[in-house]
Amino acid sequence: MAEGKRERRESSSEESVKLFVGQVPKNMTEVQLLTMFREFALVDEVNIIKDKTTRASRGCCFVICPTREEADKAVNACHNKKTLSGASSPLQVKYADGELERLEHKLFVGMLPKNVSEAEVSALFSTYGTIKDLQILRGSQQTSKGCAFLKYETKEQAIAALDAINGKHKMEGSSVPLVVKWADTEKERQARRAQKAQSQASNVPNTDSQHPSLFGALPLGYVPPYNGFGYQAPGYGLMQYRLPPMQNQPGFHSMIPTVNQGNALRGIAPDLGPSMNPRNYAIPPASYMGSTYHLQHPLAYPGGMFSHRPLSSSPRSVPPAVLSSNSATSSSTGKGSGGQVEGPPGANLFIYHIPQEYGDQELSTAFQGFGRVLSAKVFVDKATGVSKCFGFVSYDSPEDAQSAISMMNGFQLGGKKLKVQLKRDNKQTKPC
DNA sequence: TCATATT
Repeated sequence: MAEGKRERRESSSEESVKLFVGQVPKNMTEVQLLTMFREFALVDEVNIIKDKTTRASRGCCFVICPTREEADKAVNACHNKKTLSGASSPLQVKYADGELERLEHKLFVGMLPKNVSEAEVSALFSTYGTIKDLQILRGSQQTSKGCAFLKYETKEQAIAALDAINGKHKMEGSSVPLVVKWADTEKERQARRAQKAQSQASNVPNTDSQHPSLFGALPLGYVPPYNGFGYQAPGYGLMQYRLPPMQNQPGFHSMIPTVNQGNALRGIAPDLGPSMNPRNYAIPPASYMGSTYHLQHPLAYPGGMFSHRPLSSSPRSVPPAVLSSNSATSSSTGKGSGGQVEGPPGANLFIYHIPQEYGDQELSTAFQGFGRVLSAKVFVDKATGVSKCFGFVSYDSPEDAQSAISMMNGFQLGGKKLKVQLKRDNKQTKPC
């Protein structure tokens, strides 16, 4: 009885809006952030997003505003407008995933006959509420794609239309009922785009037999199916493949690149001569020597399985570190490729021209001959998952970083020469 | 060509 239309104080009411904020220095508190955002808009709450296990800030937060108007005030005042001390770029302030869609009451309408107009769709859907926005999707010649997006004023209206029309209402001249669903969120669309990009990438054959990029889009550990895996089937999503372990493939042993082993012994060390200092000598030989230097774990070295490259390939095409069995070193790096741990000043490298097919693990492996790799990260395009060909490697000592530079800068890996430099220092002088 | 992250 006492309920009625009292005030709603919950910060999660239908009205309230959640914003996602990036570029938040990891040492800021929720109270500090709340204070800051309240200079620009009404804010109910700030929640810092934390690592599940360490509870450390992940450098971003959610901000809850009581209304869309207040949220917009915060976005307009802060997005790309101010850089917090310690951040590398300006604050990113936007609606959290799914928030805009939730607020817009946006519906997708499918199975529209190609010849229906906006006016006809509008007439039908207006029965259930006020339409704020409506568009039929069209192709190049303005031909309808047979679907539309529309926005209602309220959620109740959208639900009413959805219930009444989806799967029930047939438009004039159509034998199938309309489909009405909530529109995909931005996140779902991104996921879809990524999927598409992936399958397209894997279906484009590249005939450059000299270069590993031929197989760059394939899963690591993938063996080109010269012996009957039906790889040619057009339209087949290669990401679905999970092949049995290489070692079990007939002919696997013949693929072990004796070529590389030869290259390693003949080429590497002498060729790096001029830039070598005594300290450098101390490290790589240990990895070359002994029986462990065979590629016992070929999966640790994606380049390895492409090395039925002709003998004519450059003697410098194999970095020293990847020749080692990584069993010893990888355990010492632990989650070396996982987190984003940074080493002390001078121990962090920026690497450019990383072969496209390299991931964190391969980068780590390629650089572990010079010291303990704290972390290795290759940057990838958010939408497509494709490598951007640059990344970071961190050691725990600046000396290791220096040897990595002298050994690996200019080193030919894949088609290009690596560029290896100290990472730019983004830290600002601390405010007192 | 220098760290974009959605409790």
